[in-house]
Formats: sequence, structure tokens, C-alpha cells
Amino acid sequence: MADSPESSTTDPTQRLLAAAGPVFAERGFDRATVREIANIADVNVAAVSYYFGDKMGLYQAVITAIREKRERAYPTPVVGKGTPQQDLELLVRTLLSRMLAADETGWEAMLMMREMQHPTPAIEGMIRGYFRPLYDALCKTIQSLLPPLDPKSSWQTDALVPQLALGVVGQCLHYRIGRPVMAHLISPEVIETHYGLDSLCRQITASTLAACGDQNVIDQHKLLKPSPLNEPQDVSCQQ
Amino acid sequence: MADSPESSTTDPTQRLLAAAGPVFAERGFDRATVREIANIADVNVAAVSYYFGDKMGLYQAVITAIREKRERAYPTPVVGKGTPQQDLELLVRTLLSRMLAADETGWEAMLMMREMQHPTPAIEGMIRGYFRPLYDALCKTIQSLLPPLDPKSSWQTDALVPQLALGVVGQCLHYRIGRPVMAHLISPEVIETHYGLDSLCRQITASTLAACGDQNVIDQHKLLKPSPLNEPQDVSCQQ
DNA sequence: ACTTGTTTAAAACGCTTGTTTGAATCATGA
DNA sequence: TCATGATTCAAACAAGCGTTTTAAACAAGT
Repeated sequence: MADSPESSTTDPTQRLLAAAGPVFAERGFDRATVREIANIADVNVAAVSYYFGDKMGLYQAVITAIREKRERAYPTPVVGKGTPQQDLELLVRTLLSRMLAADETGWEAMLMMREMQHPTPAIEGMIRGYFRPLYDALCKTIQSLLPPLDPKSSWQTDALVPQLALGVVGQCLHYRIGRPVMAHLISPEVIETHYGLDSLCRQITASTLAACGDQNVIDQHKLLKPSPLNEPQDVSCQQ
Repeated sequence: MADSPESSTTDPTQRLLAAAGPVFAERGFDRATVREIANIADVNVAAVSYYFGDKMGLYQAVITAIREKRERAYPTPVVGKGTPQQDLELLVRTLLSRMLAADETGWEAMLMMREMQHPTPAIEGMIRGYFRPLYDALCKTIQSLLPPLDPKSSWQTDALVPQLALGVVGQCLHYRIGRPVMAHLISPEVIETHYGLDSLCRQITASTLAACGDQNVIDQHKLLKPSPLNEPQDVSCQQ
């Protein structure tokens, strides 16, 4: 680990991009220093200004690069091919994959989250090529899962579908954002066993189907999996 | 607005705390400068070191202060008094209130979110006095909403309840975290009309009840409000 | 081999930062 | 009134930062 750090290529541009990602993700834009990045990339500090203009240029290049990479790795599925239920599960899986993505060490997702909350000009492209398509697909799928809407209710036409879609996004997001806190609330073994991609995907999909108000749908969905809920009709049972 | 900024008290400690909150929230810990804070507080920069040791000391004092303030403003409701459904709605409302809290300009919630993702030593107290109680209450309430669990299924006993509870938290959280992105996806008018506390609370509560698999409960809940879903049985209707 | 334009290298610049200094000011009790 | 300790203040300090400079190394075409 001494002679050739980040030695995948000799192109300083690539070396800088590769080195900058994890540093930006771990330290944030401000705490990250171009000197550290340049050291890791094993290029001179001046290369940052030379190739990217300035530190912010490098940052935006990193953001753009990982967005494109993840877009390719987890492309937005085309909805309408299978049943709406299958579409929904696929969308949830895509979303969760993008969030949890164990590729590298998760720093990519971390960077995207940073960008979400403290947007730089790079946010525009992120939304256009990344969030919007998936959000639209989600809305369309949820729309087709719902019973016919009352066109006279502005709540139903304007709010319901987006709220359900955002509920999906929010739950997926939480398993990225809330991770540090979750580690304090739930034992590591349980997280290990029950908070993998498959388990979470099943849970979120089922919840959303239920929220769409279609008991048949959730029953069908449950049949696909081993051991879900059993008597959904009897309530008010204090443990 | 010239002669006495932040003039609620003459105590430099209080003035610094009051001034530091918004600045830390808006700029983040690193971009926030003690000089700007001191200027706004209208005290000398040296007061930061003098009273709080250093910048980080001031930051942690701010975190602690707003946690205590919000704990008082939106205390964790005692569950078990009313029906589980009412309890759930109350808990969701508390959570959403804490997240969206329009008090001040929302910087308090923003700071707590920052802390969640990039914890400092102040996170311990936050979890103990803030997240844990609400999370436990949520779990207990959801438990009593669910049908009897199969004790042989580790998924049901270990994962289901926490996952549902975290789903609630995640959805609430998202309406804080995802705000910038949401502004790009949904028109301002719709946000204005349909993304207030009441609307979101209703939506999240109803979704969770549905996810608990109890169709009766959601039907009852719907009766409390004007115009929710109507024919929940017929499905597969492509818009 | 020479020239020309591009890339790399080390050092330094200029600026901002958190923090400290040491004197001035104030409050308080004898 | 004076002395003592706490507080305030302007100024300075030292360190770290992004960026620029200047010159050396390199590549390629003639």
C-alpha cells in the first residue's frame, strides 16, 4: 500500500475523481481539503485548479460522475410491463438499492444525500436524471393501484398520489439517513438479519400496497413470501 | 433593526445561544464562523471561548438547549389512555410537529437533522431523551394495533414492529429532509394546500393503520375525516 | 536538435479561521 | 474609596485553507 495508491490509471483527472469521492463523503465539502485529496490521488495540488477550475468544480464533477454511474447501475425500471404490484416492488427495490448500495463503502449514497439537503448547482441534473424519472414512475404505478379517484376532490387528485409516492421515498431514505440513530435503537444482530435489502423491500412494498387500500393486493403479495401477517381482521388486541 | 439586535436579554450566554442556532443550522458547523455569531449576538468574539470553551462547546450547548426546548414544547404523549388508533395519530402528530415545527424558521429541526447524520457527542442525550421515548411509544402502539404475532416467526417478533415504527419515522423525516427536492417535484400551490401538518398527519396515520393490516381500523379512521378513499375493494383499474 | 504547447512540481501568497492575549471596564464588598 | 475579581474589548496570533505563481519536465511535430 505504499508505492501506488489509487493506481488504477495515470490520468490525473480520473485519479482525482476517484480519490475525491470518499473524502468529500466522509468529511463533507468544507472539511475535505484539496491537499488530502491530492495526496491520496498522488497528484500535485495544483492539478485540482488546473483540471477542474477549483474545489467546487471537482466536487460537482464527482457528483455528476456518481449520478451517472448509479443511473447505469440501477436504471429506472420501465413500468407498465408487469402488474402494478410487480412494478411497485421493482421501483422500491431500485430505490432501496440506490440508497443502501453497498458498492464501494456507501460513500456515493452519502454524497447524494448531502446534496439533497444542501443543494449546490449540481442538484438540477440530479433531479432531472435521477429523482424525477423514478418519482414519476412511482406516481404512475401508485395511480394504477388506487381505486378510481373522485375528480371533484382536489385532495385525491393533487395530494394523495404524491403523498403515497413520497411516503415510499421517505421510508427508503430513512434507512440511509437514520442509520446512525437506528444503530442506537435496534440491536446489531436484528439489523444484520432483518434489515437487508430484501426484507426492507418486502416491508415497504407491502405497506404501500396496504396504504393503497386494496386488501386483495396485499393478500396476493403476502402469498409470494413465506410468513407475513395472519389474521388481519381482528383488532384492538392489547398485546 | 440597528441598535439592539437579539436584545431579548443582556446575558451573553443567552445571546450567543440564540444567535448561534440559526447560523449553525443555515451554514453548518464548519461554515459557521464565531465572528458572525458574535456579531449577531452583539457580543465580543472572545465571549465564545470565555463562556463555552470553544466553538464546539457552543455548538453542543445549542443542541442541548433546543432538544430540551422541543421536549417541553412537544412532549412525548403517554400512550395507552385512548384507543391505539388515537395514540398513533397523536404520536405521528408529535413527530411531525417536531420535524416541521414552524417555530422560529425551522432551523431547530434542521440542526437536529444535521446531528442525526453527523453525530457529535451530543447525540447520546438526543437519543435518550428525545428519540428513544417516542420510538418506544410507537412500537408499543403499533404492537397493540397488530393481530397476535406468531412467536415462532423471528421476523414477526423482531422485525415487523420496528420496521413499521421506523416507516412512520422515515415518512415524517422525509418531509423535513426532502424538502428541497420536493420543491422541484411538486408545485408550490399544492404544497401550500396539501402538505400542512394536518394533511400529512392524516396520510401517514392512515397508511400505517393500513399497513398494520386492519381494514376496519382504516375504515373507522376515514370516517373521522371529510373525503378519503371510497371504493377500496375494486382494484387493477389502470387510471 | 529545436521549438512549441501542455502538463507537473514545489513553493509561496493571501485570506479566513478559531483562539488567545493583555489591557480596560465594571461590579461588589470592605 | 479602594481593592479584588469577573467580565469585556480590540487586537494580534498561529494554523490551515484554496489558489496562484514560476519554473522545470515532458511530448510532439518539424
